[in-house]
Amino acid sequence: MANLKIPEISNDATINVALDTINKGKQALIFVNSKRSAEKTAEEVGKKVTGVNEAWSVLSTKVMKVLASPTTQCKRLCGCLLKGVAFHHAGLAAKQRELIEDGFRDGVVKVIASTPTLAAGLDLPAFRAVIRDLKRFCNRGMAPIPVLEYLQMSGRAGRPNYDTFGESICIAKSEAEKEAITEEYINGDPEEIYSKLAVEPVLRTYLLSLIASKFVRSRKQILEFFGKTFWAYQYEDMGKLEEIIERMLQLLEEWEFIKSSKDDFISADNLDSVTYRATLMGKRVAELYLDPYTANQLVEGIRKTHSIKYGDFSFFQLLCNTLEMRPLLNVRQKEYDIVEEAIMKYEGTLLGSEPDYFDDEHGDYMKSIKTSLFFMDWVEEKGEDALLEHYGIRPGEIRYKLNSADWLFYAMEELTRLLGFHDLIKVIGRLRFRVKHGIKDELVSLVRLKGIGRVRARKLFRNGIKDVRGLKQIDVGRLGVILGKGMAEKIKKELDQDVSVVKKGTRKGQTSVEKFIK
DNA sequence: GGACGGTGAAACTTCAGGTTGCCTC
DNA sequence: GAAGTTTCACCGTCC
Repeated sequence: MANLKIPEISNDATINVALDTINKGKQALIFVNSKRSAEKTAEEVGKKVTGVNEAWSVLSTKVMKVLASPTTQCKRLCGCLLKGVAFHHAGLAAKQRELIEDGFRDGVVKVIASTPTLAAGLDLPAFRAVIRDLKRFCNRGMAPIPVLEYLQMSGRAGRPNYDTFGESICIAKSEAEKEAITEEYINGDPEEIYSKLAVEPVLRTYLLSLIASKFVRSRKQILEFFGKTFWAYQYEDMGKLEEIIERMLQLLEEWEFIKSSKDDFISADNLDSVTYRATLMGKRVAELYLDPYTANQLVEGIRKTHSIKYGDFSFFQLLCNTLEMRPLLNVRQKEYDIVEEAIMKYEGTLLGSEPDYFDDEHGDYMKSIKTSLFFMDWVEEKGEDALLEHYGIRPGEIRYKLNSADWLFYAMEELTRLLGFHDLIKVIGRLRFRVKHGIKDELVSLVRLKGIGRVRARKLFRNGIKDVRGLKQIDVGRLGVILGKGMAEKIKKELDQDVSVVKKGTRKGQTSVEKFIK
């Protein structure tokens, strides 16, 4: 531990350290525990930075152009960048994150205030790593972060090629806190690493894939296999472990993902020789890397379509009920009415569970409804700025949600196929396509064409061109007025050729899609 | 005297991260 | 549990 003399420019120690680093001509990473704090801290540091720099405004302009219509978050970030400061968290669009990281590596960005996004994985060293928060919110209030995580963050200090040393600084508010931090973190031992198999979703996914790949067949082999894992080594109690595996096997069988030979003539004392094999459905679930629990929820939802009147919302709510879609969007106090209203509106049309008001799960249910409403607005072509405003969901988070939804929709399509619900495959496929592109149903046929995304499709639609036939009928000159000459010619050529074309890229910043036109 | 703006205390709200599949609608 | 935001009461100033 070193004694640092930091000039007290403001009454906030974190900001003082950041400013001191800039004045030394060096760079700092500041780690905080929430997105909001990251944004606020970056803004506060920026306010105290004097002077201008051409490179700062160039980067700021670049960042502003990433999204088609900049959100309030973009504007805030760009304001910070004009002072050579940035914030960084999972809510940023991927391209913006990349620009900031590159800007930091190039030395343009002097200070980044970040959530733990920057702590792991990314090689982004700084002269100083300032760890402001050593506590983070969890279900039971604020909890100290693991020592391992502290080490990750402080490990960012010191750039091998530029500095001979680095400084990792924790911020304490009192002498007592300073002592506690020293003991817990600076001199503390990192936690033991625990096997991920101990988590049930991982265990059941793994168990099914072992059976599906025929790596293990009998109960005995299964137990032997798990007996040799790191999980068993840590758990020590093999009896308890067997119990857990047995319960999992029962569930997998109940969900019809595996079939056992128990029905054949096997005596109770010879239970170990019971063999298991995956059903066709089980095999596909394993191939999809889907948690069997989720797969079963999807299967039940798909079956339910036979007995209820369903709509787009029903499918979104089914997805939002899965573990994969978590964390769901939080329902704020002022949003209770809106969510309750939606519950009333869609009552009886849902494919996922509909718990009672007094049920423990009602809170999660409300969240699933809010998240489904977000998806509804997305396919109603609401912009990212509007979504941030209405749902508090940032562009980066939208991407993760869409990515998960796309994957789950794909899984749902596959399960629907296996269940033989042929009419439903098209319905799900079409909705999946709309989610990918963020478009209303009416734009689907236009967006299938190469070079036409949601913006151009909407332009065409407004001009009365609603499908491929409309595009074929319109002359190239008029089409040029709407889309530009070059684009019009390209589209006309494409339509005449009537060949398979591969298209990549969708709604700005989205994952790539491929389409086939016949 | 009323409109307006600034200030600070109290009340209220919200809280990190990011892989998996595949070629079709 | 605590940071950050919003709300509201209070006060001073100006017209």
